[in-house]
Amino acid sequence: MDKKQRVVKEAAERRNEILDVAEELFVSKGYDKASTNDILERVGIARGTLYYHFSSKEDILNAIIDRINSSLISRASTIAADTSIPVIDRIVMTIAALNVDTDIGHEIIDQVHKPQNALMHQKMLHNLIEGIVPIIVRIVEEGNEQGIFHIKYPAETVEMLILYSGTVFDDDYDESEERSANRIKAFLHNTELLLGAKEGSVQQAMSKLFK
Amino acid sequence: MDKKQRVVKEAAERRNEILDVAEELFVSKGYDKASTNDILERVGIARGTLYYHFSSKEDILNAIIDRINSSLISRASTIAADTSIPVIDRIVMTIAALNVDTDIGHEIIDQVHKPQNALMHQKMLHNLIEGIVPIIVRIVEEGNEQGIFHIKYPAETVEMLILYSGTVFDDDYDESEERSANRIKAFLHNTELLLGAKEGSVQQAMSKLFK
DNA sequence: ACTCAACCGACAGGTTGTCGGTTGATATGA
DNA sequence: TCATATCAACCGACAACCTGTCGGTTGAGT
Repeated sequence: MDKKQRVVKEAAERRNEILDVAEELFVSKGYDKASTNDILERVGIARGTLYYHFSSKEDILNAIIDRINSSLISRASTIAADTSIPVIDRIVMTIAALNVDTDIGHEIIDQVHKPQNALMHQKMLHNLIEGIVPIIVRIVEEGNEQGIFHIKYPAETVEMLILYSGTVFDDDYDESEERSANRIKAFLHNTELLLGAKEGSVQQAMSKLFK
Repeated sequence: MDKKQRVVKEAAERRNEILDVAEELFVSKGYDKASTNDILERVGIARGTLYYHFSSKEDILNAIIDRINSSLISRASTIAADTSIPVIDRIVMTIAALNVDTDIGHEIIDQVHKPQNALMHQKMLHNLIEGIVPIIVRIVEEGNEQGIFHIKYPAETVEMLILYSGTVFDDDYDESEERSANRIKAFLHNTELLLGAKEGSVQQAMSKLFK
């Protein structure tokens, strides 16, 4: 009765089905613990079909990451391109677009930061940084020209800020509310220092957005 | 002929033998690819023996990381405690003790930064940061009192610096000589900004040490 | 001659990736 | 309009690993 009945679909559609399920599983159980068997059972396909569409389990992981990142980056680009927004606000908004809960983003990012998902985490971060740094650098340079910022090494500094923001907001290890709030205050303060921005200017943009 | 002949050793000695071999293998092949079979063959023991001394493969990984980190941290502590060294020099030296090639350190750290070793990498970094940040913070606060630094959030800032230094010196992904040199210059410059130190003071200490 | 820490290896139950074979949607031609 | 050929998509058995368990063995010290 529960015999397999063959259902044929277009490759692109099947691929996405697989990615949807795999994403769900990788996130909830962790990349290592989620087996390819779990995936193909949930999708309702046979082993051979999975490996017809993907060459390996890691290949699936990479495809998922690409999917998430290109979505995040396109969102960020849109904001970054809107020159009607003041520079500082635009930077805050662009970065916020990466971290604040999006359609899928939030849950994933929470889970991804578990130690069990180290590989996934690292790949995402690396991949994301590569895409996002140039976008922010362009805004920062705009700020330099406007005399709002005074920054000597834009690319490296932005890299540092993004990297830190991406790693530090992993609340995988529990910490007190107070400590966490302190971290954010410190981060904003240090951002101002590094960008050579007026004291309080970043904080202001931040509180303006999340009031 | 190649029958197993039983050799009995003290537990501590066996444990270290296993850790030595496992470290070698994890580093050269990556944690995932190195199998427990590889380890026990190389050590010359049976499966049961391995699991007599360690409860799981990950348990072995954790033991290795503890071993490396406590060695690194004790080295760093020694330097940090020597108040005869000027504050800035002492900070540079302390951090250098973590990154510069040590007995084992260098090779390992090179390899650990490969994507295949994401879990190991993350565990080391996390563990290391936890140990090293308080040590450096104490020196930084000393600098604050001496009026050399002017820093508002010592703990958070040091965390940021260490985290960045630990990540940025992963030369896993290839980059030009020039880009890499630039990164270091930028890092030193930003360190001065964050610490509120006199411009050039950190660069000076750095070049004094590695001339 | 007893005890028990250290050791052994077979085994259960999992994993990923491969491969020869099958099926059905679509194109072709009579 | 109906037969048939083609090939992308699919299937599931299987090989070759993997980790962790467990009942039994051994030998060094008392």
